[in-house]
Amino acid sequence: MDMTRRDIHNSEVPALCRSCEVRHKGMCGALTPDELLLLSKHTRQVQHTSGDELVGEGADVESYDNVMRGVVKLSKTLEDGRQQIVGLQFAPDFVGRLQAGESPMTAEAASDVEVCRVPRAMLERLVEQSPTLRKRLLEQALRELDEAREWMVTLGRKTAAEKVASLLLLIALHLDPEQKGEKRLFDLPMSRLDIADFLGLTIETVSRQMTKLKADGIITITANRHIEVLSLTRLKARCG
Amino acid sequence: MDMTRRDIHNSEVPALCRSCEVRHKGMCGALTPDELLLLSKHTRQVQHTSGDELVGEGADVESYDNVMRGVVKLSKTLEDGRQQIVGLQFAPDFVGRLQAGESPMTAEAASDVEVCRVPRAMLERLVEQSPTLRKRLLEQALRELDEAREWMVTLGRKTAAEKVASLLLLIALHLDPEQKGEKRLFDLPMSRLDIADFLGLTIETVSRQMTKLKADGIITITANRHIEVLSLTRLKARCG
DNA sequence: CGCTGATTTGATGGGATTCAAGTAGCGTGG
DNA sequence: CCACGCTACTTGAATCCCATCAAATCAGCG
Repeated sequence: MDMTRRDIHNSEVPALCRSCEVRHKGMCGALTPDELLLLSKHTRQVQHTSGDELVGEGADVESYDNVMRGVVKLSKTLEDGRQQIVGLQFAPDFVGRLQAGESPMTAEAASDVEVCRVPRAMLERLVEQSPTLRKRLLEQALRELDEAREWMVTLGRKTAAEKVASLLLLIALHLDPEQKGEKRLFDLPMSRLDIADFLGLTIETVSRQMTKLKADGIITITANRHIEVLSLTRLKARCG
Repeated sequence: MDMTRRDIHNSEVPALCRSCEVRHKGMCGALTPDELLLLSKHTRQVQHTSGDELVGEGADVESYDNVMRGVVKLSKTLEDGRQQIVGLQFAPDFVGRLQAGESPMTAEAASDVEVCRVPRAMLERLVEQSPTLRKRLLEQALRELDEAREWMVTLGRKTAAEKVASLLLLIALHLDPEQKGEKRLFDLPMSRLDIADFLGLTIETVSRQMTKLKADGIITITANRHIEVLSLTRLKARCG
């Protein structure tokens, strides 16, 4: 883990990627100062508002993004319109399918999002040059694979109640890892429809299960999106 | 793709890994002759019969396997026993979670299986030394991630009928990529229970859907496991 | 305030599970 | 060779969870 840290010399880290320092997971954290300098000339900080599409399903991959702030959702759609969200990317995740001409899924801003955008050719050159970056990308791919498989269990084997509890737990733990104790306070970065599409449910079922969690005193809900988890332990107990 | 081929010199490929040549996907195909020679001293060809556990969920990772023949299933289990299969590995896939002390899931022989087993330390040293091997492993991780996400759509959004059709199609296309035309003939490498655990269904539902596909003239079933797909087109049309 | 889209709540129906028999395939041993 | 038992699979009936359809309520905003 820590060997990647050698590459980082704070004084030389461009402002663009400053937030990468925080957790050492973004691609910038895997580069040497020289590479970072090179990179900084070709990257653009891009703002997206909720709902913006970063890459379409089947579209040509022209650039890659590093999430700096906000949440990006990855989704796939069947011909008849049924949709499934297949991943959520939080800062400082890397977004984009390497080694593929076209994106196998849609990437869309789930909340307001800030990304560090790199042209495809540029990133691929860097990947060739930097073993540390390749290692970083392999790490993320493996972590995402673990997450995808964990979620397959949720999709295939959990009840609606367990699914909703599992998602709330996932978000509570991802969005603000610093909060301690039994309680968590956060805004859902996604609509009821997004939640339904993530869990393989309908919005009505999601709503009913949320209401049930509220009625049972495990969470409170205000203004639809604002969630307070009153007892992480009891929430975990409902995740199946 | 083809740049990996440079590493292969047929005359020097140890017998152990000969079948790797066929499709250029196994780890052996990513090594130089020197590395292959080194590897061959530390690998063992291991036979497993259907049902054998290669690695348990949560068990320490002591070695990695390269599937040479047969099918390995990856599964995860909830505390109360509900099980979900999260992946199938066909030859010449690599099995084992890199960069993790313990396996996040169970790996089990779904059919009789032959693997090329490498001690953990050995493989990790090779990974450090061989950029081509790292690249190969990144490729597989990305491909598995694509497959996992594709399957999430199936688990979350497809009906039981579509799920069963999707699995039959998956297996038909994986097991024998050489067969051409509209028909496919193969033996299911897994029981009805395995299929149910893969699709997030019960064995009864799987059975009913198979019967329906048979009644509709899309497949024939003999001896439970022996499947003939009569029309790939019509099968695809049922995949949702 | 009144419009609009998002969410909740209610009533109903259907698809998948559950529970329960029944059947087929297969090795064993009489 | 066939009875026997075993396991895997199939089939049937009842139940239940979640989807669907419909309506009400809420939140945000000009």
